[in-house]
Amino acid sequence: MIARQSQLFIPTLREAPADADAVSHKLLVRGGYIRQVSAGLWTFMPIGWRVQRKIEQIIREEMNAIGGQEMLMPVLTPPELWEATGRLEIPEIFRLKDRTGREFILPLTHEETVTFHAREIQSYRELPQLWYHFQTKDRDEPRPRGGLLRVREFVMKDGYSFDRDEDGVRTSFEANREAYKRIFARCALETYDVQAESGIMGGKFSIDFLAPSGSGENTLVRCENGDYAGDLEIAQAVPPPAVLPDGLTAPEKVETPGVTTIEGLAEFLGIDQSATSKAMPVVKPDGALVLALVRGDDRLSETKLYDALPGPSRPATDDEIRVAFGAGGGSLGPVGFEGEVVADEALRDGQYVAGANRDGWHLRGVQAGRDFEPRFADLREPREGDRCPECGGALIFRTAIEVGHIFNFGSFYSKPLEATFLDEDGQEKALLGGSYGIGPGRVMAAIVEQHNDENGIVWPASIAPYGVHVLALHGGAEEVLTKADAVASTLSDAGYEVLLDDRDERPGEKFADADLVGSPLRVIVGKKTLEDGAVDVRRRDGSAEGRVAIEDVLKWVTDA
RNA sequence: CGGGGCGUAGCGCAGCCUGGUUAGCGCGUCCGGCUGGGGGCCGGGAGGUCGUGAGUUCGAAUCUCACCGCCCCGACCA
Repeated sequence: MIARQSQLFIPTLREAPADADAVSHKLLVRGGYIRQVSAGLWTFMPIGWRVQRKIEQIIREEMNAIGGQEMLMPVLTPPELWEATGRLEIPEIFRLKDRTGREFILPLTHEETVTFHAREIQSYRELPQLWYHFQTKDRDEPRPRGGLLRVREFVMKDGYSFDRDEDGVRTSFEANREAYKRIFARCALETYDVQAESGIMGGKFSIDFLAPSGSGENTLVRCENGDYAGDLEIAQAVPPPAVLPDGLTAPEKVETPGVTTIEGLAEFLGIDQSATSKAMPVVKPDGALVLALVRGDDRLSETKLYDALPGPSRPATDDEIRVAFGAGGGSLGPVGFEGEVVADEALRDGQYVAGANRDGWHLRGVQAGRDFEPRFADLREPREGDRCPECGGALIFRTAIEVGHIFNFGSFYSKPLEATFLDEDGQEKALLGGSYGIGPGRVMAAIVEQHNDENGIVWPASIAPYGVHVLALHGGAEEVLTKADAVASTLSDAGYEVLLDDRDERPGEKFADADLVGSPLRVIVGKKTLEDGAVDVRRRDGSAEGRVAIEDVLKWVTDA
């Protein structure tokens, strides 16, 4: 089958929509791949859907290859399942009612539903299981953005494994991890699998797949030598050494009138910011006030603080600070504070300037372990200039898109939903689960972010909507169109997906549209070369360009 | 939810500050013609509740208020 462009709907645009920012957003819209219906709601136009289906097919093949069984679970979900796991209160859940007033939710993902089905697993003899589906997810995102990067409704491939023990879980998890690597490799997507935070998934352990990109919501921290990679939120990194003045035998009060910022403090005392400490009082859910302490030139990572406490906390109010410290923000410090102090590892050794818990005063020479007893934890957010924790090499920071996330969630869902099995020893045990998600739409956006030039998308062959784009520069000449048709037929018969631009348009427009659509291979049939019985051919990425005899086109395409 | 920006023809924009006949431009689109290897040219045409509502005014795209929508930053976030 030849796809004749004169009959297809590929609404390309000369200009990008004014409100587009991300490259993938601009190019997918300009290329006629997607259209916005409302904030975070997108239609995949015909060629966009072709691309999505190709990505899905690659995922499907790799999931099947590790024993995945495709199924389909409904979107509309009874809230009872989510009530049981305690996830019903998540604000991103869309809720609705039927005509009788019965409530339903649109699930963010399908752990509850799949675990509901896993209750039919009776025996260890049935384990392990790996199930997956491609299904619509709806999320009441507070802020959709960046075209396909963050949307309110999207199709996700979510897979779920069930195992009898930790060994099995590890095996399933690693099988999926390797499958994901193969999937992204086949999509020509550069990704890094990094340890991630589990968030609301209740998981014990999770891995993010981050694709470096011009726009994205994550920051990938990667060692120049390839020894380490992590998401900025939880990445470990070695800060540059602090520039410390000479030590003191005991803390020494120094008056610092009106100084309430680290910059101001360092300047006032004539020291480096790294020689100061920054105190952030937070309140835990139980009401306890904890002082988090990082080096003055560092930023506190909220994710790491969450892990260290552990649990959610909020910044203390001015009143709470006044009561606990007897001083206001800007003059706070660990010395003399009665509550718990959690200090960043960077403060383990050396003496730092800290707030004196008296407005307008600080302490010089404050030393952990001597002047106060903190609990140490990694609290700092990595920054440019840090070194790799493995090899000491330079760290590279890049914005990235999270294209996949895999979790080991243990019995988080199976316990409340009572999904158990009878083990070999006759004991009833909770199933151990993992979940594995990929958003094909995000993958599409990430591929475009990584494969484009100033003229449009440069699709990898594996997911291009059409592998070969034949341009008929006929200018109304019937014989050129006939030849182009014959070339397209030859390729099509050989198994290639061919898009034939048989429209009555000028050459410039056809070239521009072909660049936007981005098929990896292009064959140009025009009067100019036809006189010599030849056509021009070129790869979209510019790596090859030339002229071949018309009977050699199939050979060129096959070799390219 | 906080901060900022925008809303005028299918797309991209001007006009608004300083209110005044039929609201403009480019592209696209339709008809005719010339063209035909990187968005070509000539001629003719169609297409707009100026986001919505209220108000000020003799008169509102333009000034005021409210609301809605969209984008960006933050909060948030499998």
